Amino acid sequence: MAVMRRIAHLDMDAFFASVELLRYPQLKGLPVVIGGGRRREDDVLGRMRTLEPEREWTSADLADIPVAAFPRLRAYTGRGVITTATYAARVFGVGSAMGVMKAAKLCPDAILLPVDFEQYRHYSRTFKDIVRDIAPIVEDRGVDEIYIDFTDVPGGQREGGKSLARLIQKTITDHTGLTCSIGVAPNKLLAKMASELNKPNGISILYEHDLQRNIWPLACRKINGIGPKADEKLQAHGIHTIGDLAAKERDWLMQHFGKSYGAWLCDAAHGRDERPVVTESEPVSMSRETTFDKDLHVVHDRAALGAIFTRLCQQVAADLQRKGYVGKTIGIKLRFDNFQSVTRDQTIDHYTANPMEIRHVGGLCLKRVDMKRRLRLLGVRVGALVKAGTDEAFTTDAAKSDELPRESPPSKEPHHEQADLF
DNA sequence: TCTGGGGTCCTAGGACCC
DNA sequence: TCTGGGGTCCTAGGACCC
Repeated sequence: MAVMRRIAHLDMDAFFASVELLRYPQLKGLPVVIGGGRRREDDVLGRMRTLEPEREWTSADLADIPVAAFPRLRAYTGRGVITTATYAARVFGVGSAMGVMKAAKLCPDAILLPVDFEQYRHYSRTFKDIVRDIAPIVEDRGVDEIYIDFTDVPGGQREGGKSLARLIQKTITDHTGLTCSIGVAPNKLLAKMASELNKPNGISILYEHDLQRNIWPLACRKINGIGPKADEKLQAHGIHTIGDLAAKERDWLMQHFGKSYGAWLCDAAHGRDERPVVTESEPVSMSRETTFDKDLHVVHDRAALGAIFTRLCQQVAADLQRKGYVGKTIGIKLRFDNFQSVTRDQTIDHYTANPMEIRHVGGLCLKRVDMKRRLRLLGVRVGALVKAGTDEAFTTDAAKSDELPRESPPSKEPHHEQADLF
């Protein structure tokens, strides 16, 4: 029998929330959401020490904490969004990326837990290692998602990939107590959609000939790469399902959505996708950003802003150094109280991971912004990365050519005095 | 009820070079 | 004096994803 290209997409079910349930099994079956801001004071262990000081509460006692002691959505006041919700919480319409305050209206009694990335990264590494032991060609798609190339894995062709998917699913659950959903299809595009068809803890096998029956009835939004903007435009043209999209001429799509995106839309609707499963990639940029507890005024809150800016620069620099990268494009990002964002960046003539240098160049970028409104977010980014210690990392513009390094082009923008405060 | 943080990729215009 | 293309780099913004 001919070897078929079989690609799997694996998605951990309600990942962050499920990891929390391992620590707090008493919350199983209850609506729980992860998210909100920096609310460490809601730490349940701390609360128990106040409530029952006679007992020595340690991290070994997490499962003994009564449900009543957990913070509720109702009590939340700050900013922030929901990162993950348990299926019991999703019943109320609560979902990821939703503002916490909105979620509190929908389900005030849901339990709200702070995000603990340290813990999630640990389980992320664990489940990926398990998969790589079984099927080595794995592409990282974030903390809770991967693509796996089943094509040449022994047994990867059996039942279209179903038995291998079952093995991976069972091994992950046996080792971690977590469940996942897997879709197997001829390519990444269809595998991603397949993994959504049967959640949670499901497996979906898709063949090319299933396209019309299983994919075409789905909403265009289900295609990975069609977001809210593109969907709105499609809807305006009366295109609602993937089948509607497939019925459109390639030329028509290219005319209305651009040469590149239009052609891609056409291919996607017909289930065509040749992208390989990529096992390794280099980072392009690293950044740190923070949304303030309340909007800050550039003049009135300049001390606070300056301190936050310095800290962000130190964090990015530390990230770069820890991971062994240097970059030469340094930029800042601001978000105003009306949610409008601006970015400014500047490319310097050498690579760096130095916090003071990042702060200096970032400061120059900030001077180019007209601070007409209060700020809600400040971010720092370093791009054009190369590995530290390589030959390239030591090159400067002066070394690359015999010419003197060019002066940075004169800014077209006015110089804004307020930003000098940084 | 205002909307996190960390990324990638694309577009488009201008500078600059050949 | 006016008129070329092609290629690369830089910058700003935006769509999209997890």
